[in-house]
Amino acid sequence: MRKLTIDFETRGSVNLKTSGLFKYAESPDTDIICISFKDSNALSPCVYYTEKFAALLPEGHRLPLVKDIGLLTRLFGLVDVIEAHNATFEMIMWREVMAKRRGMPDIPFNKVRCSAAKAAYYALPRSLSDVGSALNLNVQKDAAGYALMMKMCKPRKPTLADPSIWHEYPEDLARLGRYCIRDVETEEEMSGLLPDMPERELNSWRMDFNINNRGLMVDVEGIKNIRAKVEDSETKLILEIQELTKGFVKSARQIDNLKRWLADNGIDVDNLTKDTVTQTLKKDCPADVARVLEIRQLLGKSSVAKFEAMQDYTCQDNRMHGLFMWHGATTGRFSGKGPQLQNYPRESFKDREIEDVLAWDKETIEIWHCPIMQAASKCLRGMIVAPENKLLVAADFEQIEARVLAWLAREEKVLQQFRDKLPIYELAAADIYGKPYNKINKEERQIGKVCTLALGYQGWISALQNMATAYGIVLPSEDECKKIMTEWRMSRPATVHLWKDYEEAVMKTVSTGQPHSVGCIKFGIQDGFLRVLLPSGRKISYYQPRIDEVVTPYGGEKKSVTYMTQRAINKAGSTKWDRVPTYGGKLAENITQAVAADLLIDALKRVEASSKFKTVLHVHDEVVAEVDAGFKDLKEYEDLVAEVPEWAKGLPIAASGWIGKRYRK
DNA sequence: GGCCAGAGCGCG
DNA sequence: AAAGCGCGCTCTGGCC
Repeated sequence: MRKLTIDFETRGSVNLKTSGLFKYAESPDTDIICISFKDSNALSPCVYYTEKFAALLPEGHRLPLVKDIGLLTRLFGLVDVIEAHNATFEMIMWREVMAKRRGMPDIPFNKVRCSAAKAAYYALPRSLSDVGSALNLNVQKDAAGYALMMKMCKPRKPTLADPSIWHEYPEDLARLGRYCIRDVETEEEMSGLLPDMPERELNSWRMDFNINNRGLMVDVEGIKNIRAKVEDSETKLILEIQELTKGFVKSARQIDNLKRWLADNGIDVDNLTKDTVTQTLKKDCPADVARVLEIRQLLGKSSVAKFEAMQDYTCQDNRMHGLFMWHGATTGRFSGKGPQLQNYPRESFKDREIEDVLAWDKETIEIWHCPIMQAASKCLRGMIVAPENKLLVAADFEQIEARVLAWLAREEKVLQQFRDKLPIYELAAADIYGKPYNKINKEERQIGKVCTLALGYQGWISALQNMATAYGIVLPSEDECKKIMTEWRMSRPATVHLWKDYEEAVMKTVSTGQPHSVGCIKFGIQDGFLRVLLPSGRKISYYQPRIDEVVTPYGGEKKSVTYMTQRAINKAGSTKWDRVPTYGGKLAENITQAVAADLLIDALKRVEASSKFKTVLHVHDEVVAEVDAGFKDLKEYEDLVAEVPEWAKGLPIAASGWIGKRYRK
């Protein structure tokens, strides 16, 4: 198999991070500086500079230069595979800069492979430098070259001495070419160490590319309209907080100052989370303190920033592109980019109410709906719209994780409840309180719901408490919680058993190197990974598994399987390549999430394959598509999404949705 | 001004 | 005996 590995160095004034690849690529001042490539039939890599930059190169530079872009385009035709790290970047940059502007032929999509997607598929870090060190590569990423690239890829501040906008000194251009070549070598070596991705996964990656490429229509005018109404209130609220605190607190997000001011006014709090603020406001606090906390609630919302993020991401076609990343999580779930469609506030207005907010002035909105900051938050989903002559159609899987877990565990009683379409939260409460489910009151149902959400993966009392807090539910005493949890576990013996079975099977697999099965799940060791064969045929991976003595959360010591992973070390996205332990409940969670991701991917593929619907958005258990205006058969779409795949026989799936002009929950 | 970490937001 | 987990983004403040 002949393979071409490619890597581009580019520059442009659009912020790639906040505006995304598609907006970066379509910007007129974005350009490709150079392209390095390595043909597997050739001994060494080459670099090609686009016209302008080739002319700037110093005399007598020592790069293996290629003067004719025709050579590269001929190679596109000759090779079997064209690989890049984050190949979407190379694909889109080539299309915008080389194909559209320079009339070059497109890169043949069916030959393209992404080595970053491959690394992610094997649960390794996605970034080239991180995966390089994780795999101990011979050729590693060039840190000084990276720093230079970061300087050259964006506009510099012009000075009197040097008024140029771009950093493009001849020596640095030559140095950038060497960096680019080094990257291609690293990529080739890294990719060579990992087996090819199976065809099914390759197709999932291609589908992700197509959905990202299609994008999602934004109500650009609507966002401007709402931002104008919000900005005024935002400024006033900030001024008010400054006045109330006599200038000590300058914004609602100055946590330390805010805590100190509250303490000076007789209110001590550990933190200023939404829940703490709500609880504190329920207590008896002075009027000015209460007002400051109210303002914190209103300004603490993340929605305003999201409007801006949407504007930043919207391209000339009024659509946001590149919002999803296939296999963003080690379980195979997608993750989100830019405005992060995966975490829009659930509370959302429907089409009619959005039209009110857009048409009315602030005062009228506050009379008929709610405070403007809150109203804006409820409009966030609705700023995603169908284009003219189209509608959005959506379907959500109902309680997908609870169903998958019951299916994996063969918890027949629960499976039957799902098949009979019975109220499962009432039934969980019935098990806990030992009475018929039609005698369950509202509070008891809430407990049933929290148990269903919190306890399936070996969660203990703290899991129950955290989940209850998240849903604003007041729990009984700790002793009572323990009783509830015990009753829940006793009513689900197969689930409790599943945790133990997974843990034992993984311990045996890792210690002997021999495969072990639990139900429809197989564990095995392959290429230095612990691999979990899912019923769909997909595998998830854990790198360098071994058995270690680890300290449990309650201080005990225990032999556990540990593995290497990119571990989150804070909430800002910093990660560390680190060894972490796993246990039965966590394995049950990972596998459940992975199976649910497979169900979503299969549903996405069916929707993509249909002639009527085109997927534009998906969120773990939800598929939203564009359809011609006039479409009325919601059930047809729900059935398409809820179809049970061949590999998931007996798994009770249900999906329900809506049709509308604007996105909503 | 860029980088990093902590606190906080939100979702499934 | 006892373990929820999986993501990404913003703002602030300290450091270089």
